[in-house]
Amino acid sequence: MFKDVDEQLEVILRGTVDIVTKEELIKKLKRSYEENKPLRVKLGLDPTAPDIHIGNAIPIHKLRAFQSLGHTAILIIGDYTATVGDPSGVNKTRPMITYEKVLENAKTYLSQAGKILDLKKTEVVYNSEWFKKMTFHDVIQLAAKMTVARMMERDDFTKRYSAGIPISVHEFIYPLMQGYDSIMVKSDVELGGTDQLFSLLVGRDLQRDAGVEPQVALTTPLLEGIDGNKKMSKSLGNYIGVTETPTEMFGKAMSIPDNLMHKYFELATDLSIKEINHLLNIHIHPRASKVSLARAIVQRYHDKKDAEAAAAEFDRIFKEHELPDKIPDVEISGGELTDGKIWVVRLIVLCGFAATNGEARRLVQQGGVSINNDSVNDPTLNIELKTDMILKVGKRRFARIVMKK
RNA sequence: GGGUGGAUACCCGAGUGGCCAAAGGGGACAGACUGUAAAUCUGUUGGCAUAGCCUUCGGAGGUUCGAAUCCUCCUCCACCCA
Repeated sequence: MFKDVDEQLEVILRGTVDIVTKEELIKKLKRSYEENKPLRVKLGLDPTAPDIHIGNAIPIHKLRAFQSLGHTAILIIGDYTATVGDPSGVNKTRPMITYEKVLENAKTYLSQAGKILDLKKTEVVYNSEWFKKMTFHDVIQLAAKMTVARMMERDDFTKRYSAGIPISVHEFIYPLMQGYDSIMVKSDVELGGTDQLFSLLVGRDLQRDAGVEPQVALTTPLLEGIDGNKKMSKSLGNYIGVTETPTEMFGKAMSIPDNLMHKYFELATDLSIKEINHLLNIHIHPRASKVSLARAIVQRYHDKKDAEAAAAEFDRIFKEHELPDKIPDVEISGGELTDGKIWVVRLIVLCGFAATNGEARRLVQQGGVSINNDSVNDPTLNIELKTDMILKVGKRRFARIVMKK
């Protein structure tokens, strides 16, 4: 039923960073193979935001790989941990979010994770299931298993502490909660980003303490955001969401810096190493490589046809400077007009392309505005407004005007 | 409980009576260029139908012709000692 251990290892180890420990992993795989018993592979997701992006999708894809190999995927929806806020990889306390908000996010999370995993074969559990029942006494017992010194070994905390950035006590509880999850679901392997390593190791300690065999900790790289600088995250706005439209995905993928192409290829597409090396060949023009990359990303979450269409549209807008397929309509009410005319600056604001008149005025002065392909440079201009006029601001913002009585 | 240092625009951060709508950096936006929403370079970045006026430097008062800057009280934060 299972492939042999070496074959499995090849799939499992692709794109991983830490394996604690490789020997244990091999041992577990061997046993699973011999006894024909799937490994229990755990991934915890905290629904702190409504969207999954291609960065936090990386471990989900890894979980999917285990699933495809015949192992049991366990997806923990961290509805309780989410309200605490994971301190990993952040330099300040995460704002606490309400339980209602978490449950709302959890719904969209699950459907988005379903784009990657086979949910029918996935054990989905909410960690409120056990945390809700714990008493304060239980919490103290759990907290007693960790020392402050060990907690402070973490780089995240050390940095914050020495920089004088506050660390709340509840943040110390977080890794313990995550570790406790591992006991509850009896995991053999736990996945996570490299920033999760500490928490994954705490899980091992707690399991050992509870008298069960510790899980293997397996981490995947963190993906930089499309700005090429910081970790991809919702709050920094540098992400590609897995539910975004093909056009958006494609455009965002095209905006990553060249030097990140390799990493994106490896972590955000389904292409084989061989194909990737071929596409990044030095004789291939970097733009062509990036187009292939953008296509492959779109294809992973949509389909091939969507990817082609997105690529074609991108060329049309940015190479041929033509209009996109779909231009959003903006209704302008007749009351905005004086003698059938409207002040350009006002129009830009009404279309939502600038927050204030001053900003709109600047856009005009900088030559970023055109109407029906004629550029507008005079910020005092009044224009005669007609339905179907196309307003273009910057390189990629378009609106079709629709008059409303 | 005692002490010290803080709070400045989207973020970081300089500014200690007038030259302050407030340096510098980041981000964002626009333009040029082209290989693209890469890179690089340039510009813009409180509001106002803009040579002027209005509102902003944690909050409320006060001193002064004039306050981000000085004083009082308040709120919040960090650090040190216990």
